[in-house]
Amino acid sequence: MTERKRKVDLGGEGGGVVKRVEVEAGTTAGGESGGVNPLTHLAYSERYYDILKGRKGLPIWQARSELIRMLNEHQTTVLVGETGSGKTTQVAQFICDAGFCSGQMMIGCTQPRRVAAMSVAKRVSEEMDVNLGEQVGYTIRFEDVSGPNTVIKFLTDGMLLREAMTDPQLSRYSVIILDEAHERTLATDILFGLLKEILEKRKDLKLVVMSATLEAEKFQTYFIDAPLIKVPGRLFPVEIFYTQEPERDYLEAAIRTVLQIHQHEDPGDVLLFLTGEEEIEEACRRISREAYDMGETAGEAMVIPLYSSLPPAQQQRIFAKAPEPKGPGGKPGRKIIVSTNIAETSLTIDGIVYVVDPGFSKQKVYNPRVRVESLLVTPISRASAHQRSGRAGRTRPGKCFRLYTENSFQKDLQEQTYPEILRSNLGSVVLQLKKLGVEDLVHFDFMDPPAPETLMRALELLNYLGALDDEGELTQIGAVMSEFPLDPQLSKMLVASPQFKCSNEILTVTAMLSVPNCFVRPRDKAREADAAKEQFVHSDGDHMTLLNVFHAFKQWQATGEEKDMCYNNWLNYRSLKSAESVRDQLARICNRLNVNLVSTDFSDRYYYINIRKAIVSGYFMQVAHMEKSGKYQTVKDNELVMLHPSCVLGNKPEWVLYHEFVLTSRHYIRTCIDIEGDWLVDIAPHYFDLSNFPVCAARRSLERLYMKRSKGK
DNA sequence: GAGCACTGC
Repeated sequence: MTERKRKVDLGGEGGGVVKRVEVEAGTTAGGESGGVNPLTHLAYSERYYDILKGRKGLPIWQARSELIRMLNEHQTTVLVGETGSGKTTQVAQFICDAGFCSGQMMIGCTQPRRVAAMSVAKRVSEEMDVNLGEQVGYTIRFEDVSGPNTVIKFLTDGMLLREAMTDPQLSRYSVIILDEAHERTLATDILFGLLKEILEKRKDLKLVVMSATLEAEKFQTYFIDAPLIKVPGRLFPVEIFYTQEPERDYLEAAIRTVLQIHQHEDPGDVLLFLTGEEEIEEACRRISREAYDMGETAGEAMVIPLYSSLPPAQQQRIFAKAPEPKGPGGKPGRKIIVSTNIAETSLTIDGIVYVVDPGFSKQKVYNPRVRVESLLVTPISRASAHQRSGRAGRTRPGKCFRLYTENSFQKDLQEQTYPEILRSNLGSVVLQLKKLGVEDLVHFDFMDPPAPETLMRALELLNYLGALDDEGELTQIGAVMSEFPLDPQLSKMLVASPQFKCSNEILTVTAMLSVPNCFVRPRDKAREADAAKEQFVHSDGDHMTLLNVFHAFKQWQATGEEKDMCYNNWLNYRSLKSAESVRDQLARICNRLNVNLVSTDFSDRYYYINIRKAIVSGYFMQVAHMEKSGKYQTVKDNELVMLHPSCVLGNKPEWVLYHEFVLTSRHYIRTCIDIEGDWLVDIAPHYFDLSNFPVCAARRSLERLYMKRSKGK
């Protein structure tokens, strides 16, 4: 192997010295046997005692009494526990046992992901010997499995934020636990600032911030000297190897390293981290082929791609057993999983012994100047590298091959990944904060304050949409918009749609725009997929095409053949199912807020015109104009763009409205409709006011339009 | 004439 050996004990790397906490006698939950469950008033089952034995062996168990003492003495406590410490399942139970959920008060524990909220709730209900959905429950979008007797509730961080909009003091909670705080999701970051304000007003509220990394010290400072409890994780040691020289081509190096492991290392599964689908499929093809060419000199390689857009059944393959030896006395086979970051945070795979880490991932970046979010292949952080290597030590000692130099690891990599709030368009965040009663955004206590320009862009957008007035105060329509789990442009178009007599249709379009692309188009079956899409194409543009697809889906549903029909027509069934749930949820919110659901008669010649105008009411800031050269230029920003090849508009209209600006090999506008200049002037006169408009062909076209109008008068 | 890291409401 080309790698220089360097042994680093993972437990020591970045983890610091672990503080051992003494066990206090007599604090075990429920006693040894024959106890009565205070939550159900029933005798504990045998299973309860079985599980309890295991719980007592978790590292976090040792910190039990210390945690409760800290909670009694301080409003906020920070707890660091690495993988395997047991914090996610145990901490809420400890706090409940200590009597923090008396009366109608609950403990809320947030998770960044739905699956985690569901599975942890299920586990904890078993550990506490209660029924899921009664004393222990969970709440995620589309699903509330909790009730009047619930004392511990697991919920996504986004869900708690939504709850805060109707209950600004979070008055039903006695304790809030923010788990996985090191991930710094947008929602967690907003909750930090919000909770800091709530804690001032509610001295009875307790907060526990749980993190897997030592960034915890930053949390301590932020929450003004909150005490810190450290709990060791339970990982086997992982040997770390670095390359001696930087690798010029990380994909090549990664494939080579995996093949060398396969040929020379002891049995054990391999996990390779790459950045995206295309790269992963390419690597899988090459690894399979070359491993096969090794013949008898190596065992069988079972190469499995893993990324989020794979259907769940294919994702399940990662849990398959490694192949048996090819023959008697042959080398055992191994699983080689080639994955995106999904295996770093969301999915854990047991049995991984070797991790190959080229050191890159795709990250979202936001450019406030052009108001565009895009994905860039970026070097990962040291925290991320640490997390990746840890994936090798879950079931036995492992090895991690980092395809960069140790010097680069120390000097080039950032300590932490930039939190999402610094990399995002903040339109909906600002709208939510306003609804949550945060008056002064500039002085809101962000743990990491976003760039002023990013906040300005968000305020400007919301002002143009009419959600904020010129003083930055939430308007009536802004308050309604904030109730929808949507981007401000989408919620504006939805809220405005009854005026255009098409809210039923806009509801569908909004749902379709909120879910992953429903068109399936494998590269080797592109022609067939394109032909299938043709049946749904509407000449007014992509939004109407999406409307047609959804209508077809509903018709297929009536005869129960929707799954097959999706497959036959190259449509993503999961996408359409989820558009359906989103639509139902949005319809419920519309009903609650008296947004009337109406339609124009289908035979009316204004049926589609009304829909397109409603879209303009939310997206008038995303319009491009055709120049003399035949190219499109975005309005006001004057960026030269091309219609994305997937766009159904063939006639090259003078004005197009786009849903997305994508920065890839070229500047594309994607998901477009044909619109008229007149509508822009009618629907958004404040934005198309020429006193504040750069010189360009679009301006000249608007000038002619205004001229014609004044003559007409 | 082409993508689509990952989540979440």
